[in-house]
Amino acid sequence: MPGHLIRRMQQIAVSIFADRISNAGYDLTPVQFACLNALEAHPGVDQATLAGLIAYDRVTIGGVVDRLEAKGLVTRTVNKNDRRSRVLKLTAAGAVLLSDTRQVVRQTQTDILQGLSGKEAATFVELLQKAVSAAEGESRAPFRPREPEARK
Amino acid sequence: MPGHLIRRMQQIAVSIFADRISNAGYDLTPVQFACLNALEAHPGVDQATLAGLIAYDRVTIGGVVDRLEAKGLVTRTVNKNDRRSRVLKLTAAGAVLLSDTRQVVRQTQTDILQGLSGKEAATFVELLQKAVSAAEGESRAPFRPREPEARK
DNA sequence: CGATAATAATAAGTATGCGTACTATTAGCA
DNA sequence: TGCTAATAGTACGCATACTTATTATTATCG
Repeated sequence: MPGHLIRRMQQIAVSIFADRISNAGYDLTPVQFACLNALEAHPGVDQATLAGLIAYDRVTIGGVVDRLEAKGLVTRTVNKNDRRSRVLKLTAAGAVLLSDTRQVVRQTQTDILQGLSGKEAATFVELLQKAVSAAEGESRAPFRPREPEARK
Repeated sequence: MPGHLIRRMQQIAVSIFADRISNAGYDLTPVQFACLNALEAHPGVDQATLAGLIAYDRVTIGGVVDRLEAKGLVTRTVNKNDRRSRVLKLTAAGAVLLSDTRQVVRQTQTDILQGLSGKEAATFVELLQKAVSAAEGESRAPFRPREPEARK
């Protein structure tokens, strides 16, 4: 049952992430890391764009950003050109934390597939990418490369 | 980033499951289906054993069983040999629902990997199984084939 | 036998993840 | 220009997942 195995894999991946981050003395969840990482590459985006960049639901990211802001890792300021949106930026502390944890997270990615050889892992990731791309549309929170499609 | 892709895959799988079940006119979540399915194969187990059979946390399954009981799909009676534990059994309605939804769920498993050929899907599931088995111990809710290990 | 350890279940709390609904604001069109 | 559609964000609710703590019950050890 692929569905069951995928859930187990995700469960294990989250568990490994939490373990490694905690052992390294940090307090950060996978989605929080993903947000910091995306904000470094795309500083100044709003919440909806950030959500699209990492393929999460808009509302979920609203809550995540709440917590990142409370931890002082991100600033949220009203966009003066469009007062509906908030401009998100990493704080200095956020940038430092991202830099410090990046290596830990990289190791995590390896540990997740510890049971596979290098070649098997490559094949696995390739098939995973293919399957995800094909079923992309079935997700309610699809990946949106950058802008949420400019209106013409 | 394997971790990211695994999360996306899980996100898509849950979305497809919810869509197909809903379209078929049923109201059942993946974990609820897994519980019913496990109880059919292992009638009379307690909550902790059930949790181990489908690799979920014991507390989580407590809540899931609450809802299954409220829907009249499962009965929960105190075990007279050990009054701490509850004996779980499918009701007639639970057995019927399981039977009715099984085909839908089977289709769901196919749809999840719609982007892969039959051979690719087989390879994917094989590698997935291998990776999960290897990292099994890293999970906080490992799979427990049957009894939670008899004390000697 | 009595104290203690272990186990099953529940309770309360945190963080996702997503749906629906509502407000504020902006954009687009007649 | 004024009405309407679309978008950003928030509020609220349900269902996971998992942690820590507490209670009830059973098993085990001295």
